Amino acid sequence: MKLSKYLVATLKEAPNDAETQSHKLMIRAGMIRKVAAGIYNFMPLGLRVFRKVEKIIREEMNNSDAIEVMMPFVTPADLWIKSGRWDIYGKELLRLKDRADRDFCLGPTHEEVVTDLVDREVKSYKNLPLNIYQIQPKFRDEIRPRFGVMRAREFVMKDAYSFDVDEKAADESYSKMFNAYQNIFKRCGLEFRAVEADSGNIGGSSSHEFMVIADTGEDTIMVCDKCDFAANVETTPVIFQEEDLKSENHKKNAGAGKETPEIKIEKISTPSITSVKDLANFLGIAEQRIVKTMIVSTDQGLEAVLIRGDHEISLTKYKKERNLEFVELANDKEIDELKTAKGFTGPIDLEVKIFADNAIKNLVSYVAGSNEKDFHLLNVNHNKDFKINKFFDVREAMEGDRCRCSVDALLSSTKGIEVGHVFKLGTKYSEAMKAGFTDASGKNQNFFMGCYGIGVGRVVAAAIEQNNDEKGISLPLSIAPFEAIVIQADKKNEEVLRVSEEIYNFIKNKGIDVALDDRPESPGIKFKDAELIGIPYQIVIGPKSLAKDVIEFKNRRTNIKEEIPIDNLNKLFELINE
RNA sequence: CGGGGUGUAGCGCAGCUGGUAGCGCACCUGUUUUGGGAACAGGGGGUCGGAGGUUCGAGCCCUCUCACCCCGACCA
Repeated sequence: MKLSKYLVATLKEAPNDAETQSHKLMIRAGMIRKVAAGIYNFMPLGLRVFRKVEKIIREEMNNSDAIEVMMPFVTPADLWIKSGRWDIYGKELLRLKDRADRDFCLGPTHEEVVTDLVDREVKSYKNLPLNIYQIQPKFRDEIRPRFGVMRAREFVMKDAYSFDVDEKAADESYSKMFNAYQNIFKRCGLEFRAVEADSGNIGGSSSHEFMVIADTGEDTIMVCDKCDFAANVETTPVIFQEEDLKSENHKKNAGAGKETPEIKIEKISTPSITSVKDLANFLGIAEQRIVKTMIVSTDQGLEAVLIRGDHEISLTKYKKERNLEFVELANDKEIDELKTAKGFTGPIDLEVKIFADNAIKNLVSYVAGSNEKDFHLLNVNHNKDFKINKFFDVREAMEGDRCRCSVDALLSSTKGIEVGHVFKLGTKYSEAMKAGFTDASGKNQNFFMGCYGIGVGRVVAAAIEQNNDEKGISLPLSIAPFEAIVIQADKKNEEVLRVSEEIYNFIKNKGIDVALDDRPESPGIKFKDAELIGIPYQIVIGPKSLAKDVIEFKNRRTNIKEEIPIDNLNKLFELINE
């Protein structure tokens, strides 16, 4: 590609609405441009990287016996009604009507369409297993799109769906995909980790997320220092630790209740103090002595959850344990319905079901809200003052928590970007949609399914997030927009023009994805652009080096320059393939 | 959706107490430059997000509205 005929849309300055490095750099490098919130143009250079990632994905999928199809982006409501998700998907599903007022939606994922497709075409166990995939746009009307194409509303996803005769066969399909994903992310040169995860909206029994390790990641992953356990913080089990109760913090309770549950409740004035932190300071006690009462809104109505002051609730665990379709923290209006006061909510006389985290079980004489504005209660005790329906593990794991593998194994946390997710779906969709096949004994069976997604644009963004420096993007060879660039360091010198073109053609004919920077710009601009865009190798041709009968070869990452004699150009390929 | 914020040239921004809409980069023309984002001279580009209002006069004040960004809950 000759850059004089290309659209190089690099910018000196990043727009101020970009936060993360990858977002800033993708805009500066002219890879993407925003069209609307969470909706982007992929520019020529960005598309090059995108296509390379796509190619790797496609190759690995095909190697795993997955078959490519293309399903529609606009999908009819009846399929969604059949699976039951038309009602539960919520606002993220962008719904529209056609001219005859029929309901459609933009596909956020394709379980419905693919289940319907396979059900129509596959009648016999003899045609299974089957794995169908596509690389195609999705639309999810995210509440808050951000970080450029990292979390876009319209994005391209590789989504695959496996169909099997039983659970065992489905497990095999799952591990096949798991391996394919490892290969894909390895080939993209990413530092990543597969972690145990929640299956969320998609549903199913088990799942893993593929996380690219990056400080700006939106997910927190917990990793054990002794075993190979790694999981999303949302689902990381917390091993209940009795010794917490005997800790110094627990005893540091001046102003709060005593250890004996007999002591009477005391109501104290805590004007405008609504946070655990402020309350702990105000009372001069540890946060561990405070129990916060969180109101959640669910498909079963409002419920309360008690969490120790220094802990955070995991709605994911809550949803799973309670077997809910839907859960979120209650809004102010819902809290008002409960005759309580936001920031002062407590468990006593609360007219909803009350659940509690395991850490509350052995806690005695703690501080809780009074359900009256500006007042809290000291010396509150469950069983005596109110009833708890059930205790379970509902808090988020924290750094320093114990791993399930051994007593002295500790968890630490890292941030990650979720680039892929694999799910075991079981018969969730095939049952709902009555999709199945005839088994060897002539009986009808539902398909055992799995689904597997990769956000293609997100892989691009995550790769850039992980591979950049002060000069710009520094992508690995496998997904760089070009593998190498020939730079004319002089725009008039006839010999420079001629030799650079020859060398460019020579390299190109060797199958290297190379660009020729023949733009009438000063050398400085060309160097800066090549580095910003993230091209791994620069081949510089200018009067200086030609005078010595050499060309210059420079590695973007190591910054190491080498001079290569013009009569030994094959050396170039040794260096490129290193 | 709740909370916070921003909309002025393609990008980054300034614009005071209401009184002729500006700067840097980018762009166009010319000359000189040419190995790390060149210099000079000249030039083009704006419904000041939109609508309404107050005023002799609004980028600035008021009302409404739209868009976008940030923090929270969701996800590839």
